[in-house]
Amino acid sequence: MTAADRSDASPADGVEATPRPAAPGRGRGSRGPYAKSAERRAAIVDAAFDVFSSRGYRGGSLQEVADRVGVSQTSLLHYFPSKRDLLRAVLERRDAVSIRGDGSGGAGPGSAADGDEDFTEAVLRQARHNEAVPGLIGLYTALAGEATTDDSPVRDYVASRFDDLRSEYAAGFRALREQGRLVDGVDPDRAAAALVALWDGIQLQWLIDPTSVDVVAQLREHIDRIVLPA
Amino acid sequence: MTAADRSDASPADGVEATPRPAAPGRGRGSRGPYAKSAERRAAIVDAAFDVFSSRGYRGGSLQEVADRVGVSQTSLLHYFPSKRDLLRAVLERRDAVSIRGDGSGGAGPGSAADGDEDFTEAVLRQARHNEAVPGLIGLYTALAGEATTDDSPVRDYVASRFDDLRSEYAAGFRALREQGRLVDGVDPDRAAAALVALWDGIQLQWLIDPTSVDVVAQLREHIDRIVLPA
DNA sequence: GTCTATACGAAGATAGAC
DNA sequence: GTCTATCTTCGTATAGAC
Repeated sequence: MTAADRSDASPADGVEATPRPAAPGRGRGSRGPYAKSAERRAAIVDAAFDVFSSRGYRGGSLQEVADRVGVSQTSLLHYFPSKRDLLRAVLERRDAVSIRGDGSGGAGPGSAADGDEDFTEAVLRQARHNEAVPGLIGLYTALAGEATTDDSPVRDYVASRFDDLRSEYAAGFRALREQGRLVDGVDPDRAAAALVALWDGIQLQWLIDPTSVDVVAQLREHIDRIVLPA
Repeated sequence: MTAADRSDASPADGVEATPRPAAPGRGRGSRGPYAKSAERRAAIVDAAFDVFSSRGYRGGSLQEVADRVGVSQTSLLHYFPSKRDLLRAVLERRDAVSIRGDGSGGAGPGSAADGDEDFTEAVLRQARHNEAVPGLIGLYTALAGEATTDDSPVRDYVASRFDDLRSEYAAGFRALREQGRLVDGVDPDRAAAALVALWDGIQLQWLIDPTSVDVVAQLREHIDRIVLPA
């Protein structure tokens, strides 16, 4: 019975678990058990996001997630067979929106260069937006810290996220260089790594003590030193 | 039974567990029983440093520390009544040498400005030295990551360490400004926070993947953009 | 000072009743 | 699908013998 449940429970532990149009018995409401199941899955992922954000992956417990949702810990494991699966779902859910932030909108700075928004402005807009979602920043920061420890289950994720970010920003800087807007001697790849580093570092200080630093101002100052005005 | 399994762990890790009565007042340095106790304390702190560096504070266990020293976990608690006490000892031991690194030598960059070493060179020398002691960087990075989580026992420590670092570097930048060597428009306090952030961030990327970034080159490039040559 | 033995709790995960 | 009960492992910490 469990096996039968599993087979149709979650297609892939992806984001939307609502590929089921099926509405058993009931009419047009499409409020079947499947929809309810999807809702619960989403609620669990949301709660897990909060818990991992504030406690880290290691420090966050399934029990706390379960308590927030209002189910038992074992019920939670019915939807996500293991803690790692749950983290994966949280990460996929967030990354589906944007790489760096939760992205209030569309393209990141990398693709912005050939769009209609300035690279600098795209970065600053994202940074400004991030201040409104400290939970997300907390999640990434906590995971990054844990990733440095031996045998960390999040190491690979953090490593590839760094790769992605560096690539994205490097592309942005390269585009700027083609427009002749990159200060002489600035290497796009190194500039990208530096931007990621400064951003992470200043957000770390900000998380510890929000009054100690100004994330947006720091980023603007840094970028203004290597990017020429349009 | 489980405890018995633990006890057969080889004390091969540097320190002999053989409880021999030390010759009191004998030997080259008056090594008495007190000295032995002090030695063991030191060995424990060293082992704890390794464990916390590679596993983080939360992830590191007293058992693992005890195994490395070659004593039982309870014996370890005889020297340090709690895990926090042990961490405190590790931190004090390291901070006694230097704030940022393990300081191969004397003054940090802050006091270097009025010394005979260039601020920039002092920073780069420290960064260069840090590459040789990844454990230390790992410790600070892991603790910083944990500090962002709720109720973290290391939060206060990390917060004050950030304060200290920012103050130290701000002093260095102010001294440079008095020498007319600070680029116009650069605020010493903000520059200090940025330096700490970039440094931490780039070291984080380096810890995750040492081939991905060049810590020293990044720092040099950054500082060269805000500090004029002597 | 060092050990064995153990208390005490929390963690993730499993089995099986309903 | 959800629960209770349980397993197993691991964590810090304590008691008391030697």
